[in-house]
Parts: sequence; C-alpha cells; structure tokens
Amino acid sequence: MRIAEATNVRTLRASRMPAAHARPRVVVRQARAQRVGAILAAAQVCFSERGYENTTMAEIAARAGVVEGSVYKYFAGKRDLLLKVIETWYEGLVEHFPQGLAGIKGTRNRLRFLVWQHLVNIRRDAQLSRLMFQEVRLRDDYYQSPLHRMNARYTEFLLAVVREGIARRDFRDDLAPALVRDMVFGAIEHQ
Amino acid sequence: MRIAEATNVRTLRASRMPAAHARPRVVVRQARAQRVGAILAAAQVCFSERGYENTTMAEIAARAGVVEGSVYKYFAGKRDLLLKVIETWYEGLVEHFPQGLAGIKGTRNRLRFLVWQHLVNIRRDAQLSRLMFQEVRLRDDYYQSPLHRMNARYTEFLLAVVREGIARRDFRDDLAPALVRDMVFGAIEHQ
DNA sequence: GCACGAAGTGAGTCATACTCATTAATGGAG
DNA sequence: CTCCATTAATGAGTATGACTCACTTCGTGC
Repeated sequence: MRIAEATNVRTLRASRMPAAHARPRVVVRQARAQRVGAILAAAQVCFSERGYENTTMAEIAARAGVVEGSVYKYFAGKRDLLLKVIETWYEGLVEHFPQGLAGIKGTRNRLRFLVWQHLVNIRRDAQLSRLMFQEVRLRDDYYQSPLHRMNARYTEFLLAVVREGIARRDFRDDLAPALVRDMVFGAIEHQ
Repeated sequence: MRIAEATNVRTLRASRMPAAHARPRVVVRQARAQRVGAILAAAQVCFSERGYENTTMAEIAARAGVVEGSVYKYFAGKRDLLLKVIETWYEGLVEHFPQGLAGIKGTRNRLRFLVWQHLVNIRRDAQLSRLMFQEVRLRDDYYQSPLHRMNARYTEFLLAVVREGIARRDFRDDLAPALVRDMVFGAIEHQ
C-alpha cells in the first residue's frame, strides 16, 4: 500500500521531462506595475496579519491572485519582498513630514509634532513598524539596504529641528543633536 | 536511472518498521545537567557565530556531541533553546549588578556605573545581545516568557538608582523614573 | 501568419525542524 | 547474579515551505 502509493508518486514525477503541462489556463496578462503592486499589497496584508515567519509565499501568491512562481519573477525572495513592503510604507511616511512641519512655528511645537507623528505612525501601522524593528533594522544587511537611507531621512527631520533649536538659542549649545535623536526614538521604541 | 534510484530510496524507507537499527553505538550516558549544559553551550556558540536562522539543529547537536533527537529530549525546540541560552546569559549579568553597585557612592556615579556596565555587556556579548533584541524582545510571546521578568530585573537597578536620586534631591522630583530608564536604554540600543 | 522574446505556470527539489519506533543502559527486586 | 521495568539515547523518516526550472502561452514586429 505504502510502497505502491510511493511508486505512483515517483512515476508521476518521472513523467515530468516530456511535454507535461497542457491544461487550459486563464492567463490574465497584466501590466508589470499593476502586478507588482498586487503582490506588494498582498504581502503587506499577510505579513501584518500573521508576521513574517508565519506567512508563506503560497499565501501571498494566492492573495495576490498569482501563482507562487510568479512572485519570484518580480522579487528575489521572501526577504526581498519584506524589504520592499517596508520601503513602500516608509516612503509614504517620509512624504508627509515636510507638509506637516510647514505650518508649525516654534522649536518645541515642531519637535512635539515630530514625536506625535512618529507615535501615530507606529501605532497606526503597529505590525509594519514591528517588522521594521525586528526583521529589518537588526539584521546584518540593514546598513547596506535602501531602508537604512530611508530611515536616516526619517530621523533627519528631528535632527534638523534640534539643530534649528540650538541655532535659535532655544536649546543649550552643548547639546548633541544625534544623542537627542537617539534618546527620543530610542525611548519611544523601547517597549 | 532516476527511477531506479528513487525506488531504492523508497525500499530503504519501507524497511523501517521491522527491526532496523542494530549497529554498534557508543552511548556515553551522562548526567542530565551535564548534557543540558553541553547543549546550551553549543547552542550559544552556534547562535553567536552564525545567527539564529543560519544555525541548524544538526550543527548544535554535533557540537554538543549528541545526536539531533537528543536535543528534543531536553528542549522543546529551536526557539526554546534560544530562550534558554539568553536566559542563562542574562542570569550571569544580573548577578553582577549588586556587588558592582555596593562600592559606589553618589547618584551620578551609580548611574554611570550601570550605563557603563550595560555598554560593556552588549559590546562584549554583541551577538547575544543582538539575539535578545531581535529574536526575543520583539516577538509576541516575549511578555509571557521568563525573559521579560529577567529584563525587568536588569533595568530595575537603574530605576532604583533614579528613585534614590529623586529621594536625595539629586534630581528634580517631577522626573518620571520609568521614562529615564526607557531613554537611557533606548538611546543606547538605538543603533 | 509566423517567429521570437517575455510573462506566466506549477510540479518538482531541497533544506531543515521535528517525530517516533527501536535499542541500550541502569538500577532495584528476588 | 539475573531478570525486568524504566529511562536515556538514537537516527532514519516525515512534513513543511522556500525556491527552481522546463515548459506553455501571450504579444509584437516583420
């Protein structure tokens, strides 16, 4: 029984090389960007809902309405997909800072805005920000990834406001802006 | 060729149920504690050298001088092993705080000692502390794990010194000790 | 209409965490 | 000492999921 079954599977496998795939297929050829977008969106939902480890490529593909192999046509692998998801998310966040800051006067108000915005971001997209901290920022390849630059741009805004504050004598001039940045973001992210 | 090979494998597999394992074996029966220690030590080295993901249970077992299955007699799985490794490490760290602090007078010196000690810890055992941040503290089950309590004990020392400082009027009395703790550890760990 | 490259497919491979039937050692009772 | 029950140890086997690749189908320029 068991062996028979196994042999059966084997026979099936062996019959791979000659013309095998020949069933009707509904191939919805889509524009590249649209397809990439669908996969990214599906991946974002899956990763957010179930975490990185618990998400399978099959789930992502199914949700995006493509087959597993297709994902690998657009993304190098699961981790690359994660990086692209986070990157897309970050782009949206960074875009909002300049317009938000534009209308705000006074160093303290500007600082308050950035801190508040950061809190809003990591609370609204709690799962994504968790993924950023956990799966991306602490890995070896982070400093080589575009996300490192992206994160620098994100924290740069706070750094700039602190520098402004020093220039305008709102803060002591022996304040180290980078330390302030690390303390603010560190304190928020610590727990 | 291919099929023959496969069938061969299958036959091998099918011959499992009847008496199969009958080769000489050198079983070095060890005391439980000793064996657990060997596995933990091996796991710590492997995880530190190659990271959690890149380490295989087979590697750990080989380094500990046991067979893979034995590891599962003492640990629930790979993740449990990681938690136990970190826990063991943390125990060592926490033990050192009281004696270190005992000889130090003055709030600022005591604070400085704790910060310095923390820096030494995460620099000396860089890989382990990275594993703690990345693979443990940010996971869902962290707050249910003994490591959460362990970490609380670790940071408690700084909290206590800050409270002392307020009581002795070295610090303003509207200072929130928990915020100080989060800022200090957060700033250190942020990058 | 035909040839060619790109897009798309999914069965198959491979690596590895984990299981479990089986064997070896131990220690206590007779 | 010898038997037997209990526990330690074993490693071949299984399951799962990331990734590959031989092949099909579509779209386009000639």
